[in-house]
Amino acid sequence: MGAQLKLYNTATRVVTDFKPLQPGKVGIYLCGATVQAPPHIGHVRSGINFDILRRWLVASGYEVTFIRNVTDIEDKILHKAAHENLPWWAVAQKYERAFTEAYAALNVLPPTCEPRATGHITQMIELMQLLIDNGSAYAPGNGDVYLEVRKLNSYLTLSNQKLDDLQPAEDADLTYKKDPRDFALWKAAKPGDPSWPTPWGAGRPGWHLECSAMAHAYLGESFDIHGGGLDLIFPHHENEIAQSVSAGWGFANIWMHNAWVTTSGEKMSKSLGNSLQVTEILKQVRGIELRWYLGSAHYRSMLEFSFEALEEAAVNFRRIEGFLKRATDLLGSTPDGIIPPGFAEAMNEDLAVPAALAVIAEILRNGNTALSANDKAGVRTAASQIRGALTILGCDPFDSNFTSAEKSDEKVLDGLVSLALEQRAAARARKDFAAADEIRDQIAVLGVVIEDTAQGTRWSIG
RNA sequence: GGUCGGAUGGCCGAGAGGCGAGGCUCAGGACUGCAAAUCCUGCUACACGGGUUCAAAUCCCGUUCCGACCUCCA
Repeated sequence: MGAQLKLYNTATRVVTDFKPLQPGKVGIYLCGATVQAPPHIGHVRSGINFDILRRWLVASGYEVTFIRNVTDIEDKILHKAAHENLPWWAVAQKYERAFTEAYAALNVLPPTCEPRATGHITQMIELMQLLIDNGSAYAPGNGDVYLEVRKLNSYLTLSNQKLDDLQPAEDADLTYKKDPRDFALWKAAKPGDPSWPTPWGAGRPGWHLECSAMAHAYLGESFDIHGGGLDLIFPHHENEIAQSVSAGWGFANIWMHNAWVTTSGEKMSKSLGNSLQVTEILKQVRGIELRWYLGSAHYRSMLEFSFEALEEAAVNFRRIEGFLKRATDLLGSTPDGIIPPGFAEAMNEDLAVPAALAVIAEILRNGNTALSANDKAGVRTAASQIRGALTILGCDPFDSNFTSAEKSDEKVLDGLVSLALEQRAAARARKDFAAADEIRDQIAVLGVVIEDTAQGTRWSIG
């Protein structure tokens, strides 16, 4: 690829050259879902942003190990279980499945491994033992285990805060904690709660421990990239760093955080209701169109959601898709994907997708011009470049993830529409335009749109 | 109170000292039996007030407004 990939590192607040720890290999840990509700478009934006990063790294020749965890034990899941009158594990599984389906609908590649917190209690206990043995953590005897933040050599380096500036938690209970800011690695079991036995008593994991334990299990003591949403910087990622560094691990080299999907300028909250759930949006646009929309803003920019912008993005995407389909008709085969140089340049600049989209727009214009001129070589080049670019963005219309469902009925439909088009062609040939337009109008009512082109009449549903 | 972002044309959305990003909408034109699609042309914007500079949307100082995080969060 030639050019050097640069990435923004939250830890240093600057864009720097990406240098993998091992040549040719990249390890990524992405904080995935806490499975306590169906995914909304903000959740999947994170998945899409990091999926684009992953695809770009792979296209750039790296061997990528991509870990995205599932947090399947946590306070909210227990609350939800009580509320829905289901076992906690049924709640976790139900929403994990909802996330999996949403990711699939949006063509987010499955991770190399998708570890669950509850499957890594052993690793968590080992980590706690290590931290207690080296004096970083303490078990006050009630079943809890805490990390002692005052003993850390450095803390809050990602969020750049001072320990003394933190507002102490209102419910800080100093019965067991040495300092109100000490955070729980492990929570003692309450009656009726799920629990796992440990040397310090039965209980369940604190929020942060699982990511340190699982990142270590799959990526080792040091790895390249750790990602997640902006809101995870503090406390989640700070505490992951605290745990992992206290264990003597190097942990993540680069920290990347995606910005919000906002509504009315504000972060989407989980109390917002169902309207922005992925399944709801997918009733209005196709998965590939929603992905195009969510992926089109720079990952560090807020994306202000509106149905108008979503629709605009969908129309914009259909224009590109239309070109690829017309190009395929002309060429007689689907074009192979190649990466356009300008696109690569943009992606190497901290995944500058908007700049990359400008490159696609220019190629599209050239491609359409070539199409009008019946310039097959020009069409092939443009179509290949656009397909290559779309593949990186996860929006290749020829991707079987998007096309497989539609294939079966197509032959029958094509035959029927062709019959109507033959009638219309005959009417046009004898200059009976009233009859020809009548046919066009009638099938338009059924949702079939006709375009007369130099290569003949095309039809599409839309 | 502490920390961190943001404000760009009718709309969406990049850029981060000097060559009009791009898309959508709109207006005009080409092509077309008409339509659609496509292409061409047009629409010179950076919250406010100072400053630095030959040159500021971009850097500095101040102001206003919006938002995020401070132990539930993508």
